[in-house]
Amino acid sequence: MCMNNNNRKINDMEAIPSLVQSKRQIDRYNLDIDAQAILVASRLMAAGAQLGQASEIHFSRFGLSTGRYRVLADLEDYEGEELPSQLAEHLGVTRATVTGLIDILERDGLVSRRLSSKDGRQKSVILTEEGAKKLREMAPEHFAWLEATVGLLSIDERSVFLDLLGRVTQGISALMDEPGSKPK
Amino acid sequence: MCMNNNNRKINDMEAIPSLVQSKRQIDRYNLDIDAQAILVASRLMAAGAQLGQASEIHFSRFGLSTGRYRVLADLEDYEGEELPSQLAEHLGVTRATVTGLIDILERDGLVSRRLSSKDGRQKSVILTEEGAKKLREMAPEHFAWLEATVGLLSIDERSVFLDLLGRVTQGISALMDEPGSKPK
DNA sequence: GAGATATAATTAGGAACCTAACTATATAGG
DNA sequence: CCTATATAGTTAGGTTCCTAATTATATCTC
Repeated sequence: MCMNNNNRKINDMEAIPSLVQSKRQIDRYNLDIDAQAILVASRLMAAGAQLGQASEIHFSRFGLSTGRYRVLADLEDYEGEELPSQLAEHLGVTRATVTGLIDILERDGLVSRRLSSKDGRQKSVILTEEGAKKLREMAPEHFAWLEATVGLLSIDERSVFLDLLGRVTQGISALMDEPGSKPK
Repeated sequence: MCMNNNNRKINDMEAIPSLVQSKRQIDRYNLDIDAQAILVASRLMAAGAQLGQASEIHFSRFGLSTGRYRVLADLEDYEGEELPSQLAEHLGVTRATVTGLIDILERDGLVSRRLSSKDGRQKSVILTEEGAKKLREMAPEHFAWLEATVGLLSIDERSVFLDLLGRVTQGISALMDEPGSKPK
């Protein structure tokens, strides 16, 4: 009756690109391109987007976002204190983004900011006791969830996947450095 | 000298989560979780985000975004005419998002909207000649780019990767349906 | 030591996608 | 027929992350 129209579910079928589709696209323009390569790249993008969305939903159950959780976890990994610029580097986001993440975490009492005594430009970000408690509380459920995402893969398969994934990542990095960049 | 501070590059090293880091996190809470599973999941998320960003940069060279390109490509796959709701389903995004994508594509003359004669609620989206031309023009470079993202993998490895990726996707889908949902 | 340059964090504004609410049309039941 | 409900598309507003400009401090060079 109520229909509870969860748009996400409806898509799951059609949203996955097929090999036929990739082939058709390539054939249309007579390109010398491996259709399977296109398919793999397309599927990886779809998987990445899917996992990203799933992750946001997962963390929202704890009142966090993916980014804000990663800030807390990274702080925990560095004895509860880091500079915003270090966080930006560890998380792979810009400093501007870190500022925003910390604004909310500070508002919620999970971290605090402190001026550096050494360098007047710096401000330390500190994991509060409440922040540490949040991490403790969510750890079992969070890690179980993370493990479950790759739960359909055997141990050996995970190693293989990790290796292949690493090389794809490397390929993308190489692609981003060289080709489209303006020489300036 | 000039330093050309491209933030993206700096991160590439540190942003990748390591096995040690995953292990430390799990050990801290004495959880019975496979550290490698955590690592694989983390890396997949990082790779997905990276590819997503790379994709936006790639398409911006043609004056498009990833989403808007996908609209054009999907239209081409369906004889140049679709309903917004079909596009939403094929692309795996909401109808609201499709409305926004089409607004811009229409403004740029790459698609047009037409009222349906059958159903007064529907509006067809139509690929214009200019839209088709855009696709033709960017095809060689675009598909070469897409192929290059998986260029470091052999043909056989691509098959394996596709299989493993499929099972991860499946795992995530299952995870999103059942566990955190409120019974309502 | 004073001016040019580099760096740390922030602010302002933009892009992509989301959910929820709204408008208009269609369809089903009494 | 005519009210109740479902559906198509849109609008309004929120989230996440980005780039570019701003402010404040540090460092290098002459």
